Amino acid sequence: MELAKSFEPADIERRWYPVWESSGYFAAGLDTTKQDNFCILLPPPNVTGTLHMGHGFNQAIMDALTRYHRMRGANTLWQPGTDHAGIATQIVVERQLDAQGISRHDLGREKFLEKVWEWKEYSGNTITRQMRRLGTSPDWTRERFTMDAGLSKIVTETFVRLYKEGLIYRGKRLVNWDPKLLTAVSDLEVVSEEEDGSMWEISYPFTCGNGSLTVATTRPETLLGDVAVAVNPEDERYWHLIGKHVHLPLTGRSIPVIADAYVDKEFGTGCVKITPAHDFNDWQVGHRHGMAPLSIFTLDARINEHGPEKYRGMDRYEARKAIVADLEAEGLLVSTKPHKLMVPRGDRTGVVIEPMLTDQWFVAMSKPGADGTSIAGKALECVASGEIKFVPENWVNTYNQWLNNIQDWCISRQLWWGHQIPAWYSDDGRCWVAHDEAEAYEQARRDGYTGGLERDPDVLDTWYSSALWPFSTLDWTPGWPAKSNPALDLYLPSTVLVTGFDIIFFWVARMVMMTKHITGRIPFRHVYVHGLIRDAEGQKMSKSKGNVLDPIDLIDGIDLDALVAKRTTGLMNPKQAAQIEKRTRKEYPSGIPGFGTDALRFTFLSLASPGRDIKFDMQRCEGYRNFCNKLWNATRFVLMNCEGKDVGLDESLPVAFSPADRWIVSLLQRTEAEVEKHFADYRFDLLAKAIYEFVWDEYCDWYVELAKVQLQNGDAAAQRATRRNLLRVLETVLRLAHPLIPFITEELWQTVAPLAGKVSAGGTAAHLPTIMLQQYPATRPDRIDATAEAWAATLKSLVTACRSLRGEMNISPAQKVPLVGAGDVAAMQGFAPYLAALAKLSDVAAVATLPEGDAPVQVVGDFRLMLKIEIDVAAERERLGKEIARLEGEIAKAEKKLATPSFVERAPAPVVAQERERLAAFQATLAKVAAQRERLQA
RNA sequence: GCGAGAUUAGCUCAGUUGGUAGAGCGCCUCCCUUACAAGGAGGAUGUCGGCGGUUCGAGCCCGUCAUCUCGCACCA
Repeated sequence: MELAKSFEPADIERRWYPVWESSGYFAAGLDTTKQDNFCILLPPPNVTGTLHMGHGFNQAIMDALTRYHRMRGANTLWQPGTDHAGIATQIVVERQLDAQGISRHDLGREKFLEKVWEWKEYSGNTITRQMRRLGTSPDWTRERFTMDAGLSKIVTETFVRLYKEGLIYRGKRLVNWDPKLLTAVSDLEVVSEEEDGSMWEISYPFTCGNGSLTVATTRPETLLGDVAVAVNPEDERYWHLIGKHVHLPLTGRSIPVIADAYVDKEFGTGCVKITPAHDFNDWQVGHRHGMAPLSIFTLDARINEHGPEKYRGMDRYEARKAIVADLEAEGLLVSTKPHKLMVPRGDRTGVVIEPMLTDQWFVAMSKPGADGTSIAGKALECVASGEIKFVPENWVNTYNQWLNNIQDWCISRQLWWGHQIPAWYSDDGRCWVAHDEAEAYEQARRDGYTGGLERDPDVLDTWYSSALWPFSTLDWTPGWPAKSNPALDLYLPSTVLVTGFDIIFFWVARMVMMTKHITGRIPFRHVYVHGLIRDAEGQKMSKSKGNVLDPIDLIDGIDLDALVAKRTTGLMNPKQAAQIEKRTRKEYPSGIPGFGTDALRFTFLSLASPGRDIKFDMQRCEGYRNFCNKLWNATRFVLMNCEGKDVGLDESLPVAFSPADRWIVSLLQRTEAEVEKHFADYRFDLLAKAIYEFVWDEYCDWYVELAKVQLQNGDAAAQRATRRNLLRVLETVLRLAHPLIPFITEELWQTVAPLAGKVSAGGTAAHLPTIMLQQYPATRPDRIDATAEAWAATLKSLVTACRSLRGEMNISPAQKVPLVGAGDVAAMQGFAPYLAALAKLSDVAAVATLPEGDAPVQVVGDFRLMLKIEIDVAAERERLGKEIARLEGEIAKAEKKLATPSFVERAPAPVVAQERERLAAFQATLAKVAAQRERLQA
């Protein structure tokens, strides 16, 4: 088979993926006799999602790990699945309905959910389709969805269990409320950012008619819900006022002045208005003083019936304006000053979050369970004990800090899309939590209630089901471990979680808490935390910035107009389109070329240095596409020289391996060892670099060139050995690189492996041979050959020296020149043919001593090389002069070091000895170079 | 305020037991040599953020300052 002249990835990728998938190569290993089990959970992407650079990065890593361990013979499972993503998905569908002028309430819950399921079916597989383009190898037959029947059952089961244990409870609490979505959200779903606002100082007159207090606020509308004014108990200025009452402006109510240590004497006036229903701190203060909170907002953040009639129905910001105006009119507004404040917004809607007093379900995080340890405490312990290890380690701090300050987790959401809470209520407000309605009735009857039950309409936070992912996807059942299955036994805990730091709290910590509490096992052993992919300027990629790159576009390429269209459609703010278009046209004047999946994956892995965000540089991707091309063409060379020829498969024929052959094999062993270490340490950057350098800098740049000489000059045994070695090293490299660049390696391996005598023994499986299931290369220390390595090092120095001479003498690369090599004649004769070929020499004469003459000379160890060409004596003297100066510099440095008594006395002996050797070598070289210059001066 | 990370060639970044500063891209010169011009050969480029300390020796360890980034918590 003839390979194309250059690497064309598109066709290869299209061809191989379906073969792999349909042949069952991705299937989970379920051999219970094996000790070595490797499992990764795919962080389940949202069903509405499309693949972005973060996914690509994350998945390139997971796939490399999975393929590596699969090839190493471990039981391997990469567990895929998707997440229903409650809020996100509901928003998408609601927005679609919105466009048709329909609200979800028009449809009703049941019909609306039908629509969401329809949408899920339609778009749900988008991202898994795109994952296939990345060449990922999860066991698709085990794909799960968080709202599958099985997973939903586990959601209910765990909820009931935690409720019984008293670790899930319902209560009226102040929660973060999104007034647009009309649902509670968790602390993590609120992002606070500094914004410009104002600070208003307002005067509250004393009821006695004498004077007033001044309070400051950034939210004047909340004064309608004030129940007190607080001062610090140690603030002498206000001692006499504690217990007095003030008129609450605009309301006709009066409220007391109370003392509470929460108040900072130094800040503002030292007087704080207390609004327990609308501020988390004030809630605490009100609670301490036994004051009932007064809620003044409706759920959509308008003034409710507790506010004065005038303001009722006004939106919170309208009300603010009106109230400020009225205060001013009444002369109670002391001042208005610009003020920067942190504004909490919902991460999905961008709307300002309102603390709201509502009935919600919570998971008690720090309350001790039956075993005396809280859920959060267990999660801390798993990491503290070393059972779970973070890579890089410093993320432990982040994890601990969060768990140590954790609040109870509000898990109820006032949405329709999600797992409905398994709680049923009686008419009189009693509540039963059960696996199903029948069980709830049973319980209610037992408690003497005879009426009807109504199920809690709320659903669970989408992260609740995500937290169960490590065992729910493995079909855990309540009867476990008595009732089990091989996958669960083998793969809980999984080996490593690969994730970005942005979901350590959302997901990682919660998986640890829930999995440990419910199953008693940890969910995973390692957490590999990687950085975020940013654009070339280090900006976060976002639709609104118009700097988003689609991994698929880097694979397939995209023309400029299509790219512009992609970036400018569906913008939240269409005004940005022009700006984005301009920027895009400037940045990618000719669109994006397609680099292919392998190049993209190699790029991601090369950029995966620990603890760093990644500025994605497309030129880097281009460089790795070139690398793929290099590998492709090296294979082409090998095939051209081996196909149809004696490649040494017949073991009875003699083979004569050269030092060059032994050297590359030796180096291969070192590379294999390095790769193994880097996989173990999750150093994908160094791993990719090791493979890149072996393939390009050693195999291609040197070994292939040396092999050409052997194929040209060697006898039959040498040629046979060379071909065999070319093939076997290449075949090994393909396996070595396969986890990183699966497509090209599979394609090439198909042709190389049979020639290398490595076709998998037919009949072991019903399927075709595939590189995917070959054994991963393991280092063989007995093949490390120091002699061959030293030989190669000398040869390289000699070649480089000749090339330098040529370069400095401005000899055209096309021109062949004769060389005289002086030193060990036998050794030089051995090097000669290689030297001639690699340094473009017409002739290499090996002699004991250099002849006299005005020719440029290079000194390499004990060898001296002279190019026999006409030279400009002055220029050559100058060149030698520069070399002498460099050597003298090195000698001076080394001598100074060795003349320092403290160094000689206190540095370790080998270091001192090494320094002496360096000095001697420099001096020897200097002597020879200086002698050469002398000669020229004569 | 608490915490983490970053600062090395023009750009993006490696440099993990302290012992002669590296790669890719870009740049300069030459070459279409029968694997590869997506290539080959050669070349230029660094007070390793500043200052101080430990050490025979510091890009690496310690202290401090500066700048930048990101978490967490926030005062009405």
